Amino acid sequence: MYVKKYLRDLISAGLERGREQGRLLFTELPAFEIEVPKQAEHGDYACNVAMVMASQMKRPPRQVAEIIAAGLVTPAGVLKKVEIAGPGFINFFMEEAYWRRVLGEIQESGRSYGNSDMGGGQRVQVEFVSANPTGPLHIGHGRGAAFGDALANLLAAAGYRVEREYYINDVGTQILTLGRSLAFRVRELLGERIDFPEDCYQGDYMKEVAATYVKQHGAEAGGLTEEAGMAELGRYAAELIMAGIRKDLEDFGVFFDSWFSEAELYRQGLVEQSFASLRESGHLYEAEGALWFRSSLFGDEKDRVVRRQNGATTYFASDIAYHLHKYKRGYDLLVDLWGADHHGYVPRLMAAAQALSLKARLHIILVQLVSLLRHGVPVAMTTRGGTFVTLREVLDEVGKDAARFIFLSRRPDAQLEFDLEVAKQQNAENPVYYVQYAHARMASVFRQADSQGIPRPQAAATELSRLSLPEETELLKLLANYPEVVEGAARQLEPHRITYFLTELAGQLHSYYYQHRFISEDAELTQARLLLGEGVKTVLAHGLGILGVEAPERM
RNA sequence: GCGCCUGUAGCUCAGUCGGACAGAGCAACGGACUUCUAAUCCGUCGGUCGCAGGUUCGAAUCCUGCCAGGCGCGCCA
Repeated sequence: MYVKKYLRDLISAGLERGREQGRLLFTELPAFEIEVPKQAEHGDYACNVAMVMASQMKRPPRQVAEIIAAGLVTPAGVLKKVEIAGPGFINFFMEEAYWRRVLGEIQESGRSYGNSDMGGGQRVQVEFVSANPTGPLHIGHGRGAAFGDALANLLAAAGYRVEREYYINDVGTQILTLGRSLAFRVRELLGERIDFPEDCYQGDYMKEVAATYVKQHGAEAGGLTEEAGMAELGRYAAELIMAGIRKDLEDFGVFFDSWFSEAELYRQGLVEQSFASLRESGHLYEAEGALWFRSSLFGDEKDRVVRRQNGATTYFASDIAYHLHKYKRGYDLLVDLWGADHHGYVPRLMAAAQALSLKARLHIILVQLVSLLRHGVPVAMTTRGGTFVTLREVLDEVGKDAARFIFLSRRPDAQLEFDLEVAKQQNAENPVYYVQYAHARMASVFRQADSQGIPRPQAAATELSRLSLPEETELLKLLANYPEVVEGAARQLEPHRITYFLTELAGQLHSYYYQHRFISEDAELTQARLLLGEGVKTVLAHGLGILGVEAPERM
């Protein structure tokens, strides 16, 4: 149900009519808000339009509100009353019966209740994780993975055609370094004494890569000293590591539609193409033996090198080409998800986007870092020394659902504390089980109903007026507002709103469950309550689906 | 030094991009299982929204300046 939208139309029509009749004076429709008030006494919805208009009307807000309210044409069975309150709010109180309609709607839509066509089928690409293939994913990548995946689900629910993409940085010096690291580990494995260099990747996972390599190549594996072979070794290691990354992501419930290789940009000549495009518009220049992009023209603090003195292109050059390529693929909206440690890079990419006139479509979301705790004590995380906690370890220890739920219960721009001990506890301190339990509880009620031979409720044949308790109305309101919660979350690119909505809905259900029985001697009442329970279960499952968290039938 | 993010209850965090007396969970304390699952419920306690100014009918939210924490400031990726 789209109650806000309905009220907005009602008010807009009232304003127009008021203007035509000369009761209201304004030139264009003012921007106003309709919100759900915190206080129940303030109605189901409140509108601030009178306060917004007061100054141009040159009358007190409450007086303006009276005029507007008097001009509203309200059909029967929808609005119970309209009040002017406070500084000039127009408060709307809906008829109880109105909320009950939602149950029929949910039953009719089934699993798709909560989906909308807001996006109008526009194509959007969400690029996320995109971790370098030089080591396993750590917990920070996990947050990005959970967020990106949930965001993609959310946008899909809101009517966008979504594609998930992972960008693989498989070009450049880091691959050479990876190759060197592998060479050292292989020689070490074959008995050579190695003083392992500090600038190499030191994590233990490289020892595993080396072991696999030796197993495949046997004795020939020795004598890996030639610099020429390092690139090949690097590619070998990168491929093996990427396979591990894919596996971790799959076990985390994250599946990509495409894996885009940086090397592909060069194979297709896209980097040179993007240079040509920028050169055409006069935004490239040579200086000090290097090629520069005039990013300072577009808000960056200085110009940036795209091709170095030694002839090698920079990471930035790849990224320009990559985004030009995304643009050419015809997306209406591009979302890049980056770790917050890359935030200094935003202005220069946005500058490039602007130069290539795709800025309006590009959204860069920064996901803040995760600090890992155990029993409230920080866990040391240093990538170079190799003592970091991998996503795999977190998955094994706390499980997919708990990890995802925690990642998705924070705004992306706030740092997150992830306590392993809290996350793996299966108790009240862990809200994921609270929500899942609500779903499982309803499933249990339906099992019970089935075993007693009670028929599944049909909305059309149900006496909905039996749902007259205040607690029931509260649940109905939440269900009715859900589609607009989804739209709002999608519009703001904020999946955590779904998490909070679900926690509240689960709370209302638990409370209701404790006070009242779904199944009773009163067959008519039983049908009505089962229908309500079915609605709650459906919405819980839908929301959990967006988060990528299981909705269990039993726990 | 400059830039970005954050600062809300003892702890972890929401606060619908300016709205009506500031919200939730946990912790603490006190209660509720002969029930469709107690992984639950009910109640109590708890806040100068970092500090100081400003903008207006109205500020946790916007602006300015401080303070504190995190991150970033390469012809690295």
